[in-house]
Amino acid sequence: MEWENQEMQQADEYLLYQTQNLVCGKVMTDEQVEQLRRQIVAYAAISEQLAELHKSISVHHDFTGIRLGNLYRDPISCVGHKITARQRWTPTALQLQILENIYEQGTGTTGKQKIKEIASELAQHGQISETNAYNWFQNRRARSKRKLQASSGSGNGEPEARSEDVGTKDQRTKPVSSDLVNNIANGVESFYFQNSDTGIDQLIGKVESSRGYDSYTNLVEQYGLLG
Amino acid sequence: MEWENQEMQQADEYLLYQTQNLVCGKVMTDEQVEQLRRQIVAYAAISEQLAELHKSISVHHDFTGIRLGNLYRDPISCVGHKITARQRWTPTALQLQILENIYEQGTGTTGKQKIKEIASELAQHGQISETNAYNWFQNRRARSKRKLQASSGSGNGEPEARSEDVGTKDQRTKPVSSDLVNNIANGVESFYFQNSDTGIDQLIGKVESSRGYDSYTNLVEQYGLLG
DNA sequence: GTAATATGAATGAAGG
DNA sequence: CCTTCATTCATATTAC
Repeated sequence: MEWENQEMQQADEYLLYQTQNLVCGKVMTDEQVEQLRRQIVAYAAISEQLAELHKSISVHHDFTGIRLGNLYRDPISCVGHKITARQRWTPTALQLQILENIYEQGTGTTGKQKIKEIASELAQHGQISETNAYNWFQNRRARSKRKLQASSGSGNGEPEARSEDVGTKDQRTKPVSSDLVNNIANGVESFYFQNSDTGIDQLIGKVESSRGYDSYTNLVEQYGLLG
Repeated sequence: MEWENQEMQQADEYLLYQTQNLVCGKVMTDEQVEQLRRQIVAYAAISEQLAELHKSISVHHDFTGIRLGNLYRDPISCVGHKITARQRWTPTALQLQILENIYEQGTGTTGKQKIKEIASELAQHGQISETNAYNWFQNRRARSKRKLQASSGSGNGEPEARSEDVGTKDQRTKPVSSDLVNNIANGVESFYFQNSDTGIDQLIGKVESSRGYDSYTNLVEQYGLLG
């Protein structure tokens, strides 16, 4: 009901879109916005959870004098200590990110040589074999395709929640302590640098043109997140 | 700085409105883009650093058997995975009966065509998609098989572990009851879920210079310095 | 409430 | 490439 004058606002939005697009605005597709949104929220969540975890653990340890930046350069993975309990390979977060990026660029990832390259690149971020990479792309393609098929197939095909469950449990906005995340975000602004030429596209990962590396892109690249 | 529920819901509606009605894309000012950039980079860096920090810490702790793999998994990259999780299909009683019947007859329930038929038949008795049917048979087969294995493996009525633990070798993780770490992964997920409807505007507008540093934020500052 | 279980779905891998 | 399996994840439900 807040948006009963929907159409007006829509028009406004459109005007805004046009204006800003022409002048100074960046236009993002809804998909891009969605992706960005998810990314931010996810990082926020991870940050918060890890922070909490660390906080609780650090009570029992003295980290005085430990340099956090370079002590543990090992890529994030469950490999390397006894956490390892799985036989099946699972991509680390970094690896996954890279894989997704490569996949999105859609280049011929099927080539054997290409796989080799990718695998060796990914090996820097954790345990991986060429077969793993190969399988990943294979599955990714197949499942992406299947999902597409399924969604286009029928109008009623979309699985929905049980009719009984709908609308009964709506209180999913549980109070999450966002203060910590806020502080984190604020405290780290020194991570940020000021090259405004870097487009938003780079953040989303659809970069085609690689420009000069500034600190920011270096950072992004270093963490293998989006570039 | 706390997000009020009301605000969040409001943001939800707004985002919904935008997503559904704004066809042409979302416009962001340069400033907003800028801020987004900061936030993503900051979160990315923090997430990574914290993850590594935690990993190193966990060496000194005995987390035996706790699988942390998913903790480090970027929810973003789990495309189509968790996002749809909250609308899980459940067969109606009638559907279930039919499914069981078909399964018992044991005939080629596997064919893709067969699945299609079954699904369309079941659709007369309630919501269902082909994928649902497919999964059902998949799970039914697997679990039936596993149960069979378990019962044949040991002649005694030994109390078994969780049904899913049966039949695997030892490197498995035992269900650890109450550990902080145990819930981290879930926590991340649910955070992500519960907040995935939060509007991006809120995220953008969230960065303000509130320096309410808690003890932990010192860490963050260290990161900042290292950057 | 907490722990155990049931179960839909995701996913790495194998077979064709 | 496709299908299928084995395992794992996440959550709803149930039992205590």
